[in-house]
Amino acid sequence: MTPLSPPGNEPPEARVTIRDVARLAGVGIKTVSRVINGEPNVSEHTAVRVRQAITQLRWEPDIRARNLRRADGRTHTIGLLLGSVSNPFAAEMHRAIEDVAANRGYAVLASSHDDDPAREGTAMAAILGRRVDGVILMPIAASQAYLQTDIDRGLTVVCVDREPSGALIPSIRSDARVAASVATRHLIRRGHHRIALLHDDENIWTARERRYGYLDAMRFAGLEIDESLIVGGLSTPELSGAASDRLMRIQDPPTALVCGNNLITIGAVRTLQRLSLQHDIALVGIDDFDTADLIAPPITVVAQRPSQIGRLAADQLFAMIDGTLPRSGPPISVPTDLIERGSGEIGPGSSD
Amino acid sequence: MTPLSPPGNEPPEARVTIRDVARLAGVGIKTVSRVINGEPNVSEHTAVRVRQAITQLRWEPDIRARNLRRADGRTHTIGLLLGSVSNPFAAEMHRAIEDVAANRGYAVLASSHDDDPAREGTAMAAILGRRVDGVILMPIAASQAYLQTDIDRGLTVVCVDREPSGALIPSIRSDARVAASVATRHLIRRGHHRIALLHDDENIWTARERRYGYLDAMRFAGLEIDESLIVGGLSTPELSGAASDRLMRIQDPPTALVCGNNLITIGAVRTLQRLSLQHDIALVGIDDFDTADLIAPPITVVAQRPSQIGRLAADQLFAMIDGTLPRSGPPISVPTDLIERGSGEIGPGSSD
DNA sequence: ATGAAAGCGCTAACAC
DNA sequence: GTGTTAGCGCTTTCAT
Repeated sequence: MTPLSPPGNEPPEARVTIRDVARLAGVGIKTVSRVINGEPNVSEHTAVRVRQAITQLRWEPDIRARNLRRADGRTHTIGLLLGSVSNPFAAEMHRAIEDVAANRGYAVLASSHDDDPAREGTAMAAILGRRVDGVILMPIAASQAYLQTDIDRGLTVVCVDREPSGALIPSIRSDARVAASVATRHLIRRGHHRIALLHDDENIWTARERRYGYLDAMRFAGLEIDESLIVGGLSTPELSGAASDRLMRIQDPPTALVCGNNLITIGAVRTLQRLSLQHDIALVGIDDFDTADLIAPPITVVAQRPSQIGRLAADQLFAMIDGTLPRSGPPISVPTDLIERGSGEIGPGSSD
Repeated sequence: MTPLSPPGNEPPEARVTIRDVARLAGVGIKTVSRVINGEPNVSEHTAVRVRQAITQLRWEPDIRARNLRRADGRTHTIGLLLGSVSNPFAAEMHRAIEDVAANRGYAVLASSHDDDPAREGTAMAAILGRRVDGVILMPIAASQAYLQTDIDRGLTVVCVDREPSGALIPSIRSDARVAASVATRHLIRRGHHRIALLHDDENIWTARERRYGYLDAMRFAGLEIDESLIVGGLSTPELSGAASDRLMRIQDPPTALVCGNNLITIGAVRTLQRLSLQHDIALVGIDDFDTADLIAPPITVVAQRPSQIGRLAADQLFAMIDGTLPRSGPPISVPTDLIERGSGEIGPGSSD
């Protein structure tokens, strides 16, 4: 490899500590501590000298050391564990959470588990080892009981997008079952009978709920449920596209699709366009996306409110950390909104 | 507010420390330390007892305290400061960075500055106070000289997407000037003369570079440069859409658009569709997006490679932290790829 | 109004 | 092999 010490690579100067500041200002370290924490009992004269020393030495407090001894032990950092920080839905929540956190002087340790139950555990351990004051989790593991010990010891946890199980953790999410039911009913009302459901892996709470919602609507309408029209495990647009392709080639293909999330919608639309069926097969996506109105036909969706979910989750987390809200509680549902754009208003007869 | 102590809100048990483990295992604390760090000189017998005590007490090491005394002082955490964690381009980089970091046992403290120069400073202070081993920054402030002191004291910094100024910090980014030039040349080659450039705020490095690239291509082709066709400051799809609308209503409107980024492209396409001009006005976007192929007409783009940028930046950061690479160095360009999909291949005569 | 000493949970240095 | 002591940079306690 390239050797060390090119321009700008001088030996790092020793760390500046509160002790250096105290020495330069000619005071004791406790006085420095008082100044930086705004505690009383420091004469304005000494305070000024201390502040000068701080700027002169360019000293910045070490938050780790500070919290090690502090009474409340707060780290002013929260953990955030999502499916993936690059998923648009998750990223939107992330941003809302960050805004609330930043307003309170909190930083966010963000990571992804890729909907792999095992990685929820390892990623969580990495977060907890850094002693965060709270965690916002999009759960994927079959149970979150493993968190109970830490919760008993004072850890605060809130779940988002999905309900936890095995531990009394509050959650903020859409009512996924209702959302899927609304999407399905919308198609039924347009006269569709053969409606396919494309959804994600069944170990994801939302995928299970959406399946129930779909079944609710079909049963309520007295429609026959054809299990071959229900396809799960579609974790990428590619899988979703392939599944759509297969569905379109069966004996009696569906006339409408309900797509369980963003990525599934994109994969399905791509396939419909390739087969030139996009104006014949109705489609309702769950979860909105930026360009849904620009596609031909524009995509009808049941929109979720990711930033509202994120904001509420962060509010709840901090209220729990503050002790103004209990550390357990019932799930909170955030409304979803049906947005009719065209793809969901195609009738069943279009291709006949 | 709701009072405290509902179900599941028992008084937090005292923190478990290495001392509790030592006491239960009947050994000294140093022996526990040896076991958890895999150091030699511990009999297998005692090691087993210690491990039992650890699981029995559900003890987990406090990474803060650990790093406070450790020789290298590493926190095994890096900071990431982006325009916004919810921007698709940034989120993609974020994910790639997280992957590299997680592989090395590092966690990522992520935050957003919303392209506000002042917030780069405050967000950076929040990160540095938590004593990260390195920072990956998408710069927006006019100068990054403020980081020099921390760099001299051992902080490692890498910039992404944009070049820094005022400090010798390596950067990984696309060649924004070339990308814009490629986009513009592509349109010129199709016969366009009046080509508009829609871009972002000029205090963003990429926006400036893209302007240069556009001018390069126009000049090289000997085309007249009409300043009224160059619109900056378009930080949202709404602003971009409004600017596009205005451009389409001027005396001698452009026949083609170059869009400086994702959001600008979306806003412009939305306006073109509203004016029913999407098949008459050519458009090339810089930066690809998931649904670019699903829009009518499909959007031609000069695609960037955000995850490659992220991966390279993280690799570089860790090499610098390891000391195998100098802490300063020249910028690294990541290639861009022209993807012809339709919108960029429309000729200038379509609407005449 | 100020500072010395103890301690947060852990690792480093040096005993035994 | 094992334990004791000191110390990381800060806050707390308590004396002055």
